Amino acid sequence: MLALTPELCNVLHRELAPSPDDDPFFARCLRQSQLRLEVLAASLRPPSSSAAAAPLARVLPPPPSLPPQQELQVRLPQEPGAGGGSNPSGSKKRARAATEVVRATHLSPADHLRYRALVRRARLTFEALRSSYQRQETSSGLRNRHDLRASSQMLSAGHWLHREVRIVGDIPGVLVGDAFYYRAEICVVGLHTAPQAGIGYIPGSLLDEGHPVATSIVSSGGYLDDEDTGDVLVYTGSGGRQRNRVDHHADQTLERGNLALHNSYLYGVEVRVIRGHDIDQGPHRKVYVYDGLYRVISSTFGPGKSGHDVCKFKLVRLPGQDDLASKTWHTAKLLKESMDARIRPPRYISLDLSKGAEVLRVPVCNKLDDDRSPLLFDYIVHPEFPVPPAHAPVKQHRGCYCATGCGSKCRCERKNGGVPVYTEDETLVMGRPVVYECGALCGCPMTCVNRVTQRGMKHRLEVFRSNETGWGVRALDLIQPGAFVCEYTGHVVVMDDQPGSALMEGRSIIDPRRFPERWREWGDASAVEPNMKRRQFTKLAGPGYVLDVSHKRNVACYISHSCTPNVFLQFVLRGNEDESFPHLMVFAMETIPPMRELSIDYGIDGEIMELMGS
DNA sequence: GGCAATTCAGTATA
DNA sequence: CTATACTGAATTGC
Repeated sequence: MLALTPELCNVLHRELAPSPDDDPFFARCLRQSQLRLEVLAASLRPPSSSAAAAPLARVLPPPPSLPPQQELQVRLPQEPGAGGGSNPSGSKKRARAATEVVRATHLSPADHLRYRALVRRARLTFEALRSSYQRQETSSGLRNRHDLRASSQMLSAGHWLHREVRIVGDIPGVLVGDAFYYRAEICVVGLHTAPQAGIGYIPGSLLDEGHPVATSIVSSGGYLDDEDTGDVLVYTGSGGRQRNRVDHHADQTLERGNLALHNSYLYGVEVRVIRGHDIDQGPHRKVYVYDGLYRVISSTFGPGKSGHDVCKFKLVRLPGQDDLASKTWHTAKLLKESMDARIRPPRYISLDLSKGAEVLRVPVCNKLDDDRSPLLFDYIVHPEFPVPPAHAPVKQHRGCYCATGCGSKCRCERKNGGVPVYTEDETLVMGRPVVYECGALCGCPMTCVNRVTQRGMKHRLEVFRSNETGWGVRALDLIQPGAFVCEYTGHVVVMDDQPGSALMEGRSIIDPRRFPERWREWGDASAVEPNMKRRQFTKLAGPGYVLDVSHKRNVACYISHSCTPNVFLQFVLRGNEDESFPHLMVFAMETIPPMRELSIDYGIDGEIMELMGS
């Protein structure tokens, strides 16, 4: 007989975590690393014989290793030994733009993961700052540029990535398909350098050849002569146009960015392409997606549609990269449409794993093999927590009395330390030991801001078979950071039920207490913004249960493990629910593009244990 | 080093 | 709701 000790509760089923090293990013980074070499080889062949051999670039050094703890930490600007003088928050002097030109090749998979962690942390910081600035009341009349405030703050605190080098080609840690809501955020991770300008380039003064060379462009379709079929992009140069206007009023010239892009053509230098798309959800109506490396195959100058002269550059996507976002997003859209029409796409083994129980259908896709195992489980939408025994003292009414929405005066809000838990667009403001939502006894309606997770899933997910992770979950919708994703459910096993009657050999157990406190990473910008004191929350006594997912489970059980996760677990209590039985709620901690796999930190690094028959 | 010029943003207002 | 006004920030290159 087995006692239900925490160690034993850490047991995870094989299919949930195929191996301790398993990390979706890991496998993919490996693949990308090989591609990068091919890409580099291709880019070293200049198309025109007159041009010099391919220029520039040393090799990017391996990334600094991150401290293991999860807390956000101030990363001081890279200062080699002495000099420089440390740059504590207030100093106005900023590090100069870098003078060293570098390509990121020959990075080991471990390097890729470390860079991914850096990028992830920079984006978490940006989002924390941005969202807190957005919530701050804007002083009268002034436009609230929370995005710019966040990025400048990070720049002066030394938190922009890759400030010490100019990178040609891929930015390590940024994956093809990564989505951003603001131009400022793109600058923070080093994908692009200009806050507004479309062409990012290295000035000629930094290169031996003496000519400026473009390394990145942002294409938002702002010019008349743009043409875009995905793999082939005709990009119009800068100038001759009023800001925010489409029509030209003057001729363009072959200077600055235009000249640099022309040189990229001559030298055969690869260019990062970021596309801007109009969308109807999210913090503002726009999203930018990194679409990978392109190469300029022609550069022309002459009259455009307006009659004025324009520079036109034809770019072709380099082969062997991950699928183009526009393509991926389109397949996601088709899938959703076909789902709505109840037509089962090929190789889908179910249109709805939950059989109607979930607010949104959860399709299951297996394009790899004959495994149909997800269909064998009972789907359970909500965990069944034990009802308190009848002889327990009758709890007094602990809900709030808000008739409409719950604001600052709401007693549930006060339980949360007086800080609102969710924003108006239903994203989590800050991770905490436990979130108190309004509950059954509260006077507020279901539409209350403080009932976000009770309204169920808002973003479509699908369960899919993959080479890297066995079964996994991916998003079909674009999910914005902080958004509620789904609940983690299974059969509730009360810990008091010792000794072991409930636990039998071979059970798959999820122990809520074993998840690392990744919520600490969400919404905390105290490392960069000293005014934002790190909040001290009262700790929740550990949950008094584990989930047995051997027979009953839901989508969440198929989420893969990663040490650079894009979703995290947040405990949630509603009204006066028993504190030993918090709900396990999954929230997004990144901007998750459609068809991107979800990953969560199960806290199993290198110490997975299996419960075998005795 | 200082400073003007540049820019496929983003927000608020009519 | 779309057009327009206007502030904005980092870089480049003089």
